[in-house]
Amino acid sequence: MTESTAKWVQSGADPENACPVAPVVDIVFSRWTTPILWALHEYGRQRFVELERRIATITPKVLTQRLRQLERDGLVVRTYYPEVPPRVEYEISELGRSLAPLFAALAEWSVHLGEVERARVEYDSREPGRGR
Amino acid sequence: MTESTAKWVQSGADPENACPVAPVVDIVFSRWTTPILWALHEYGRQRFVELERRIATITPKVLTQRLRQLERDGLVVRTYYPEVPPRVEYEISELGRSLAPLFAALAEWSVHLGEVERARVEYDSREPGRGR
DNA sequence: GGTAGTAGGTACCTAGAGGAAAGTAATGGC
DNA sequence: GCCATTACTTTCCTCTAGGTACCTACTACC
Repeated sequence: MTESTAKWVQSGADPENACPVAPVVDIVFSRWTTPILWALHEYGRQRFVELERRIATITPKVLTQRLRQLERDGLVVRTYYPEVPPRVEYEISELGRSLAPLFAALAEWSVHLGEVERARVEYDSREPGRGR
Repeated sequence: MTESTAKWVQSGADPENACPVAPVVDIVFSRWTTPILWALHEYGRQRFVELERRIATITPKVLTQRLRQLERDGLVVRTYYPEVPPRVEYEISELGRSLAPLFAALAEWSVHLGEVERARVEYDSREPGRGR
């Protein structure tokens, strides 16, 4: 995935669909990245355990994986303090902050969630006996 | 996923993170939905095989699954013509079209893909021997 | 000596998403 | 009679993301 994403970035033509937003989705909306970025955006610079507690259902293994990925992509900055009990702090990078309008657009669209819910209810009610 | 999403929509408080954009991500950016919506947005109303050929690497089974999901969520409209060889046409619904600014924001952000690539190269080069 | 606390790493395992391939109904064309 | 076409469905299989549980180093504190 990392490899193929790199290819898309370079060639601009991915094999799957020629959909220009796919690489962005790959980077920003892979699993767990949204809550992590949101937590860092909302509550600022914080330590590993704080993130762990805030997200609650994430396991330390996966949190580490996602943070490494976000750090590699330049969206998050990790600072290590080699103290007595080790301390690490994470914060959003400037590149990460450039995602703000994107997240704002997402938040705005959430006004349509009610319509989605209504569509689902209606779909489920007329379900048995459609054209096939 | 469907069930828990419904809960979030109703309660407004998901167990995972209290991140308000999570339900939207769940609906709009689950796997394959981006290329499908993009294809329908770019090339308009089209048939199953057209979508299949356009996306190329998707299997019919998965394409059917995703289209059903998008139809249920009210983002796509399916029209069935009970003809001799059956014909089905898909198009974006009005609700689906309301995603346009969101996709525009995504496309805009893709100008930062170069920075991501640079961050990755740098991370991979300084890799061995960081603070841990 | 035992325990707590931080920030993970590691080994093992499972569930579920997704892929491959074949089947299906209905009919027109050769 | 046989093949092609459409829009799937079904069965089987694989693969990997993610979960569980335990381990690590280092020191302070009791």
